[in-house]
Amino acid sequence: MDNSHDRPGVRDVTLAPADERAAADQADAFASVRNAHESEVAEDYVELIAELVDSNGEARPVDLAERLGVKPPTVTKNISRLVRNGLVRRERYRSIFLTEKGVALADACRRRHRIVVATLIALGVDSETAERDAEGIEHHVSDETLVAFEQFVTSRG
Amino acid sequence: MDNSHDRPGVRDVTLAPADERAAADQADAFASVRNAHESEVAEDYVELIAELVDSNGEARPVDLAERLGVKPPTVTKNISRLVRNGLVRRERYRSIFLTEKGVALADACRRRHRIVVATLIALGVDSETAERDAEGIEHHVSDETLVAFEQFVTSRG
DNA sequence: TATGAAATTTAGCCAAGGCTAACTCAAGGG
DNA sequence: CCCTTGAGTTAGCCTTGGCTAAATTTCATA
Repeated sequence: MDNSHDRPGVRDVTLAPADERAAADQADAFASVRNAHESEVAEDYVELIAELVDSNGEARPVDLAERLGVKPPTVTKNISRLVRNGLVRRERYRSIFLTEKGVALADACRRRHRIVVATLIALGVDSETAERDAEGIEHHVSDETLVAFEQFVTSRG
Repeated sequence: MDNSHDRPGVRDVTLAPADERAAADQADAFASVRNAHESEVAEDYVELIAELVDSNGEARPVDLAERLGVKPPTVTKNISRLVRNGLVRRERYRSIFLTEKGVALADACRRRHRIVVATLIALGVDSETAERDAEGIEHHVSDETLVAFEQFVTSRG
């Protein structure tokens, strides 16, 4: 009954160079995704801070927390990293503002966000779903893909 | 010189219900992304195990590690979680196989992956970039968006 | 102006998912 | 038949990004 020790499958598959290349490419792709994930939080925060400054004149941790769906201490902790990375300026117990570098990143993110949303809508996705999915998708859209999206949405005015 | 205690911006912004709703929706969207991230690893592993079983007859941790671009101990640790979640079957020091549930998830993932790649290509992205970006995008494509993608790629022969 | 409520931060916890070093096991060759 | 070698695992560490509870600070207002 117990044949679990018969090791099935082929062990002598000597991978051809082509397959090794493919494996390496795939590994790179996965590594990129993991890397992208590390900057996702930074992008989300910076994008949101820019929005809040535009609409409220300032970005308070409590508002960031509400918009992001996390608790204030989480915001404090993550903002500290943004400060370390030179994206954000802060004084204790005061609001948060973007540095020049932060503004540049926010602008790029918001542009990319708009293009992704527009593309999804152009493909027939309803705007609510488009907004929702874009939040996750945008961080994984390369520059090349963004160009393709942009051409697609503009070329059908 | 030190005017840092002047708190700039408007504090009396009483959020209208509409804005509160928008904030809650945005918080939900971010929460979804965080949630999606938790299942990304599971999806990547299951998808890859299915591929390896198809092509090699078995999925060895060392091959998974190579394809994923991580070290073998990482694979062991993550596979343990998949076992806990009933997606994978394993015996110590032997290859890894999918459970029925794992096969179902792998099939859904591979289908979604194909559709995302096809959509990107249809939008003018070169196939290499499409493959790369899809690896990150696929986890954030909702069912509604997937339907839209599918119609788009089929409706243009 | 004193005080209480709300905002912010600190401290300390947890799980996920990476890593290296070191150990265990399986299988083939001498 | 042992023993080397490579596959797999264990142990232990790190960072990220969540959380709660408990300070601390600010600000409005009584």
